[in-house]
Amino acid sequence: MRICTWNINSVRIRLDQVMRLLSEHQPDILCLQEIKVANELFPENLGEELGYHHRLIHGQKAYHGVAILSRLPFVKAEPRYWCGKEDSRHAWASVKGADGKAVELHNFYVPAGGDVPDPEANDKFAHKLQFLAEMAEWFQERRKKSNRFVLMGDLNVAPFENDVWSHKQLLKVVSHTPVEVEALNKVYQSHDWVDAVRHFVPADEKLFSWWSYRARDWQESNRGRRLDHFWVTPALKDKLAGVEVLSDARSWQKPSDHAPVILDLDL
DNA sequence: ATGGTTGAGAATCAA
Repeated sequence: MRICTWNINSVRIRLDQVMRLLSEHQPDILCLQEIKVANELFPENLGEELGYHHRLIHGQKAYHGVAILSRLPFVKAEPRYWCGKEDSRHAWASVKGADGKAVELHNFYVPAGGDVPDPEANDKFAHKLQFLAEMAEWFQERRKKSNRFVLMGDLNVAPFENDVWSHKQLLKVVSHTPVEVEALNKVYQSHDWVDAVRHFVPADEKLFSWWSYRARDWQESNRGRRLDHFWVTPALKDKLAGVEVLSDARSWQKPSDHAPVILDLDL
């Protein structure tokens, strides 16, 4: 089973990129974040001719929005809201593996959190911390239902030193502050998650999935961060078959600022 | 410390 997560930063202006990704990499399931479109305006036939007949669109006008496109039928699928807001930041679907057992795929777009890393001074940062706290709580309950989960998406936190271009220079920059990393760790502990990407890429190796639009040359400056993640529950750990950050996509025409990430499972 | 760019959708807001 091949799964891909990608913060597309508007699906409508990047239809070609989505098609290119689907045809070149053939994921069974594509989870998108920041589609920035209301459900009724989501491109109707996106991926249909390539076999992606199953979809869950959880859109929103102008902001946020997540979607799941799949070649595999859904056993169940559900959009969810968090923190009492009507932000579309989470959708999940379960699909059957080759072993006939279901896997629950959770697609998240965690709030970015604004510029000031202080929940007292910045409501967006407070919301981010609350969102992560709710995620941890929710998965504590959810784990009672199944032990085969994949959690993926733009979690907007780069937890490890080598998940950012400069640990020292980013300690006070939203996405890499200790308080966010701590909040993310609480989620990580909520279902004994395994970081599927770091399972394959050693902790001392720098790895990024996002590069700002503001650099003159993103590759040359390479001031990236690893904001996009794949986690799996322990029952899937021995099914992990490989990961890849498709950083080439950051150089495509009119790129998203995030690269797609691919996970292969022996399922 | 600052400014740099992109997208939605119509003036900013968010990232």
